[in-house]
Amino acid sequence: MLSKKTKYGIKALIYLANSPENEPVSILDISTSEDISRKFLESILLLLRKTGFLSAKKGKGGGYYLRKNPQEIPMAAIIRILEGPIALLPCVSLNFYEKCADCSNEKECKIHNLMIEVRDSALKVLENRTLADIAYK
Amino acid sequence: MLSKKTKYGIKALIYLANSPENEPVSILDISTSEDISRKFLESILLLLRKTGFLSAKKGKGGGYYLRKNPQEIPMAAIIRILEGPIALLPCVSLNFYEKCADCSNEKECKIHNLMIEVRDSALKVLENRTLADIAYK
DNA sequence: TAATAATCCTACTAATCCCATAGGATTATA
DNA sequence: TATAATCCTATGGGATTAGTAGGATTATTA
Repeated sequence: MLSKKTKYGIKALIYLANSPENEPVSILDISTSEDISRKFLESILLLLRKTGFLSAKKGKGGGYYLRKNPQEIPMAAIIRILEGPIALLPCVSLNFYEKCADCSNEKECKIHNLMIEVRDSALKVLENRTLADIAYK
Repeated sequence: MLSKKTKYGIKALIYLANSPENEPVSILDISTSEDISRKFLESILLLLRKTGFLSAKKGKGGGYYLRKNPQEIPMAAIIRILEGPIALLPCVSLNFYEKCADCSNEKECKIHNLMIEVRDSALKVLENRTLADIAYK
């Protein structure tokens, strides 16, 4: 299940996608509009900035704005940053791969192969939907 | 990501599927063969028994055995019991549904609709693969 | 019938993660 | 210079995860 962090992050990104381009939006604005704890949202936006999704402008009139067009941001990329792996097991994760300690032969492992199928079917959706697809009404 | 509980549970079920039918297998047997903490496995098998996947026989020569044929057990059912919802949000879960507090119109919610797609694509795999598919070599 | 081998059941613990908050430092604007 | 914003680090409570402990119960068999 997605954490609140992820859900809040997505809602904030939708909010920014629906704001006038290149006009910074303050944390307070987003947190009151979307009813999200201000300080918690702050840490989320900080993360989204450090990972290249957002830029920030400090000082009066400052705030956050999208660095790229919403059409260029796949939902899979957002979820990976906020939530972590999309795969159900580390051994089938494309971006957070880890070998299973208890598995000597990955290619023969039936659980492994099943989880690859699940991952691919989920990715097929999440890689092909962008922020623009879910942001605009 | 799947918890160890889920992974251990699946491995135990595979082990039982590959054991001679109707011959009980002891916790100790499974835990040593699969290198799983005996006491932790005990609680997992207890859960699988209470939810109808396994039957148990007490006393000497006793142990656990599958209640149904592996072909009749979809992986989705196993994961739901051990892990919980397959969906990424409670508001799109078929078996663990919960309304989102922050969402007034589910049908119009774009996040909701995206997550339905993800859920359905994962279920398409997990409902159609049975324990038999992953147990036999 | 007594020893033994197994599950059953409840409670407990340590570690980690999630959600949120606090408070000051820094920076830009008017 | 006052103000409004982000930046950054630290902290705390609660929930979840993974595992442990120990005795109660039940069935077999010698």
